[in-house]
Amino acid sequence: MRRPADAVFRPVRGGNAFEETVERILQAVKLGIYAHGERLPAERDLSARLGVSRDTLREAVRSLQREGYVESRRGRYGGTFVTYREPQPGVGRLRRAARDLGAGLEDALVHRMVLETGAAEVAAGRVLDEAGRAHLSGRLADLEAATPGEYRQLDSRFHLAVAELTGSPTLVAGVAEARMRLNDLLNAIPVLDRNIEHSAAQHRAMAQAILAGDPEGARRATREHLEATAALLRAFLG
Amino acid sequence: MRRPADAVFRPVRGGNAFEETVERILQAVKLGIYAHGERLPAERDLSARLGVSRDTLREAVRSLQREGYVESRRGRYGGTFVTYREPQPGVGRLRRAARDLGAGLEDALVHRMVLETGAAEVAAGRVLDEAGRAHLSGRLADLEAATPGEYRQLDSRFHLAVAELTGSPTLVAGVAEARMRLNDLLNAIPVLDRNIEHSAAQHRAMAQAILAGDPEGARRATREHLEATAALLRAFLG
DNA sequence: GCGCAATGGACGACTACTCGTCCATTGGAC
DNA sequence: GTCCAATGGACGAGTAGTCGTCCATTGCGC
Repeated sequence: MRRPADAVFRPVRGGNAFEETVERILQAVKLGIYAHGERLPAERDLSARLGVSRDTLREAVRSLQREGYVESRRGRYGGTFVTYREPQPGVGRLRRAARDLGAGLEDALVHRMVLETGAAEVAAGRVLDEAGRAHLSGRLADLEAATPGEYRQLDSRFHLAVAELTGSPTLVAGVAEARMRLNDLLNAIPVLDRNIEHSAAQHRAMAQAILAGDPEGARRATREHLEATAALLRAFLG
Repeated sequence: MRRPADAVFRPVRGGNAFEETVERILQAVKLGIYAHGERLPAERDLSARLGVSRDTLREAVRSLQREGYVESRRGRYGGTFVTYREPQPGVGRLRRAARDLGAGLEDALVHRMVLETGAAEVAAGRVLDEAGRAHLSGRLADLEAATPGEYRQLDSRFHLAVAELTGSPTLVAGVAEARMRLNDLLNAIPVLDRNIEHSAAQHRAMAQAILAGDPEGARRATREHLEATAALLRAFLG
């Protein structure tokens, strides 16, 4: 009999503790949750949050240092600081990223579509407090003022802000996960002015529908936005 | 600044390898992926799929044996067999399950709603092969013929079948995860004839829309079905 | 200028997990 | 009746990860 067993009996761990820790910090850095120059949480704090020993966390940080993502300074008011900058787009990079994903590309696109349209709909259906509304508007404003070099990260921040408004930690984690899987691909696409203007209009439509409490509209705007991005991606890959 | 960092810096591991392994097998058993009397994959096979050593897997199986979920027999054509049966509903069980979930209840309900409505919509938008169509129809037929004692498991199987039709392993895993979080709660609700008839009509509507290639209809039918279940749950909790 | 508190850096003892290997049991095939 | 292949069962050596503890560095407050 056909069974969903493959999905349930998938590997319990995505790698060893060290690798998973690297992956998580990379997620926070690449998605722009911590911007260039900002300080990550202290080792003792971060290792506790990630549920990993400080040794393992430090090994992960050292690895990220070697690869130029962060740098650490000792002493009070020291810490680990983000040095990563978004890479320049390039077709070679795009093909490599697509090859790495392989058959997982469709999976990732579908996963993102389901989570983000669902999150937008849920967010629009909730009564939002002033802080939440300001947060969403703020991320939208950041995005509209973005330079090309920081565009992708602020785009991620905006989409994450939508997920945050659902109040569901699981959804936020899922959206972050889905975006991360596509991140290398998206970073490889040239950021053209025409596309940015197009995206900007879609982002405004999303925010407007969410703030107006229009779930159907929020879902539609989000779907259109993600479909446009996916089409752009396919065009560059085709 | 407000950050989605809590979602990204959540614990890397849900527990030790042993606990996670127990959890996964429990998921397969409680969701009815392996029914009463069926044989689980052999230890060598299962440990490889779960990415865990055979020792750890065996420790997990032994633990499940002690709690009466499975039993093992040696020799060729031996193996580990499911002995679990769905528990009887009960209000005490319900309250305990709700307390265990705590603030995670809303999160779990939202997560399930987003994933399952999204999965139904995606499934309806795909061209399904004959095997897929037969699979969905088969799970629906199983459910219509179910006795009260096996109802919840066959219900889970039907919902998982919908997710499988999306072709996205990530979605299947997510749906299984979301259902598992609510499973103890759902099992504690008495299965009344009226509710079953109501659910049956909704399940038929879902399957029909998916097989007819009607994404909007599939989404709507799924949302109505899940909202009804959630309302029932809240009624018993209130 | 001194001290303090918060940070990154390092290490040894301990524990959980893995890996390879072998044993014990069983029922069907011949 | 014998053999065999597939299964669960067990164990010792090796490795990855944790925990507690201490050290080194740094800049602000007094």
